[in-house]
Amino acid sequence: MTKKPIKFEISHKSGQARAGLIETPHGSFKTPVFIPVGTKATVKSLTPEQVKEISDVVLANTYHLYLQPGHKLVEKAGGLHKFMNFSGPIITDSGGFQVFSLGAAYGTNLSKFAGTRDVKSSKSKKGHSLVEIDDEGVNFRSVIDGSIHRFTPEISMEIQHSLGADIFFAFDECVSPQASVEYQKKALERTHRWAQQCITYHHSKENSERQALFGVVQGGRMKDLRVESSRVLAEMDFDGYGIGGSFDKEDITTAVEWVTKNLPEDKPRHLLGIGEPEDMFEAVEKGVDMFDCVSPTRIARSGTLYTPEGKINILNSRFREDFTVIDKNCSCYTCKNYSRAYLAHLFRAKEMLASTLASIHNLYFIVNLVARMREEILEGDFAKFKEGWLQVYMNNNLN
RNA sequence: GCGUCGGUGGCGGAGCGGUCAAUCGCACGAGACUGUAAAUCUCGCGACCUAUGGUCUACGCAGGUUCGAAUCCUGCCCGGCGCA
Repeated sequence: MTKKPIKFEISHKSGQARAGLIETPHGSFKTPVFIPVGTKATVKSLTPEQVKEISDVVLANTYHLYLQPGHKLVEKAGGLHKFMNFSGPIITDSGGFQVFSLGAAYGTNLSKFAGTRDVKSSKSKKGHSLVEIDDEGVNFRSVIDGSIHRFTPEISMEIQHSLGADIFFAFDECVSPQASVEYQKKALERTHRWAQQCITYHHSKENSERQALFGVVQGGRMKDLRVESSRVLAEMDFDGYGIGGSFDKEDITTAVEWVTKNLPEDKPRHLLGIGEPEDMFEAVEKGVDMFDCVSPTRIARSGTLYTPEGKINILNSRFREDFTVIDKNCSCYTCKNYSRAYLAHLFRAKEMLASTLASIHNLYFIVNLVARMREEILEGDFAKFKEGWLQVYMNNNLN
């Protein structure tokens, strides 16, 4: 019997919501948890010290690190932890999302959320896919230089072994919300087959004693597919589960529940790429333990900031002479030291510090919101907290 | 004083007889962003209106030529440069 790379303990449940702890070879973190994204081995605009102040964990990306600087180089550097100077737990995504973002979505404004906007091509970007999918794997055209690269489940495993994250994901296909039912079924079957290949490959290596592998549930917005996917993967020997694919913004709750109900209780569930407060409240309630999302850092860089009363765009003219802080109850570094007017100035002047201060605030806000959810599960009233918090956040988008 | 080049929307700068309310930047105003192609992208930006259309006022000022002028002519005002 091989040694388990991670340990997951649930200390308390409230309905389907769980509060727990995950121990990894690089330290532990509490769940539910929000995990900042550092795709290319850096959380954009932040130093590792700034990230550590806010979060115990980060998530990086296999495809992007494979392209640049190359997984072999990272391995030579002593692995991702050493290379990026982050000693806490690191997670890597498999490249499965890039099958979508660089495929069906490339050059368009298509998101994995269905029906939220008209899909159109961006004028300044080419609208054709950089991706070719077949039953055995995916050919990617590099976004950096156009060269062609092949990903298979085994290759994704191999790369992720080189990167050396504590937790990593099976290579899946994130399917477009616009795909036909026939296609979704075909893709799901393929993803399941790939999942088994990932396990087989991973378990044949000694890395399986220090790196945990999560399978990824797909199935889009179709109940039968989601249920099937979660049941099939639940039978496989994964250390935890990712929930991926596309959703309906309005109906994300039900889609998540179709899945969590069929996953093993004793393994962590990670809702991939979700991070808006309203979505996380719903998902935590349905038993999700982990989240990661680019949203807090991406929107921060263009001046959108979270407040308990909804998001604000600091570039709006009304903030030019607003000498109050972003959120008077926030204890992040940014709110402790800088005014809205100063941030507005930094953004208008296109100063780098603008991105840094905004990212610090947004990450702190989101990470601590999920941490607070955990507290409410442990010793409060999660449902009541959720209702009260969302009431203020959703109904008050003007500040 | 003479010569010469030029005066266009908040700024820079196109246009050089009709398709010009005027290319394009910037600035400004607003929006988007959910396993990062992203310090990015989209939209708006003379005024007014019975608004996927219409009316008016506009390209230094005043006249003129022409069916029609930001674009041609004359005078004036203002600026750069050169020569006295």
